Amino acid sequence: MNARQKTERTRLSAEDWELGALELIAESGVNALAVEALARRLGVTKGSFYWHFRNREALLLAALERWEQHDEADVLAQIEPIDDPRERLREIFHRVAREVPSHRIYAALLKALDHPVVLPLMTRVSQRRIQFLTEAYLQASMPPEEAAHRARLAYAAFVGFLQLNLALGMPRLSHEEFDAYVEHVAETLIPH
Amino acid sequence: MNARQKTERTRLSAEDWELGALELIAESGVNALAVEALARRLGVTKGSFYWHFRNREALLLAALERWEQHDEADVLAQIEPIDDPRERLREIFHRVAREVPSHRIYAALLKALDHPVVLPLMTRVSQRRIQFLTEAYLQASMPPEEAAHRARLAYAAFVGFLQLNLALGMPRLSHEEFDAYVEHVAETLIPH
DNA sequence: GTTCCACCATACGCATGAGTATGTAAGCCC
DNA sequence: GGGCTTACATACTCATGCGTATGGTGGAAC
Repeated sequence: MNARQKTERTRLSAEDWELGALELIAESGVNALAVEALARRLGVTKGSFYWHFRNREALLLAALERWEQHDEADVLAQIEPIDDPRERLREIFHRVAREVPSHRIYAALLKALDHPVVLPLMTRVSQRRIQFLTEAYLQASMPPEEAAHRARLAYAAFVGFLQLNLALGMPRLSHEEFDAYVEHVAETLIPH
Repeated sequence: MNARQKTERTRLSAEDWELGALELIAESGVNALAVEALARRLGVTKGSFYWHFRNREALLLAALERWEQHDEADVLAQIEPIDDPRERLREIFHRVAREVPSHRIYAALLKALDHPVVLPLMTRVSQRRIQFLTEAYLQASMPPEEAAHRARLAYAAFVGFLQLNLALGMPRLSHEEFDAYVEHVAETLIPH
């Protein structure tokens, strides 16, 4: 009946808790990840949780590592096969714009950078992504120094875009305006 | 003796509390703004606070409105007198880069956009700033639609820059590299 | 020099959320 | 079909942080 209350009345595994945690984080941020609240969502009580995990932080760590290895790694993997670097960059921009919901977790983590578990993870992820962008610009025959700068700029624009778009409902653009905006970003940040 | 414990043993005003609140927010974020913690910083107890303010939210609101009217308004006011729009844009980018600490509060508020008091304020501020940028691009004889897009892009880059630079210690650039980066941003985002 | 009140201290109540202690029911296992 | 393990419930303790109730004090006013 209700898909969220009792999706299978089987018993839970640690993975179920991790996936539930990621859902919660995506919806309401890292702070909203509370043990009892998540237990209610999963249709059980705290007693279950403390069997699977040592404490709240252990769950957070496990959930974020799962996210880093699965979701996060996928993004780059799907774009990597594109040969032409300019085309690859265009694809990145368009994906970022189109698949905004899938970046919900990343946006939530951006707001929790002061958390000791989140910070090292985000440092890794961000460095990796900037590195990826830098190489794309290099392959588009941009001088090394300029490529590094442009990658930083593009990534900063991505991060800011997420903030303004998800948290703030900022732009409030129509479909056409939005496409035009993304096109403008590509025109501005991708060398000709 | 200790400038933080007893800066003047006079009694406090609502303004003192608001300024203290802004300091705390800049240092540790909106969540760190706790009544008793702030009272300790000011060398008094809660009893004082609840004489000046109805509750915690009232303080937050007052502090943020003070910030919006003073600090925030100053930024635009100082740049507005510059005649040449291209020069004005360059000055904006350089100020943002140089005066990073003064944007600490803005960065902290970005991480608290889910808070009902913060959201409307940040919506106002962001819209105002994007508007300001848009007009600068228009005066630099950029077509209206393109100007709006470029303003959004520049502002997103600013927001992302703050996140990556303050929270994450991201770039970790030397002085020279940093200047070169800012120069690259100006070259890329300001029309010739 | 007493009065008054703005400002503050002290001591509560109360809700929330983490973590613990302990009991219990439903499989396998042979 | 007793026994062990896995998974969960129940019922607490404890810390934190907001808000309240009430009493105290120093300095301006007269």
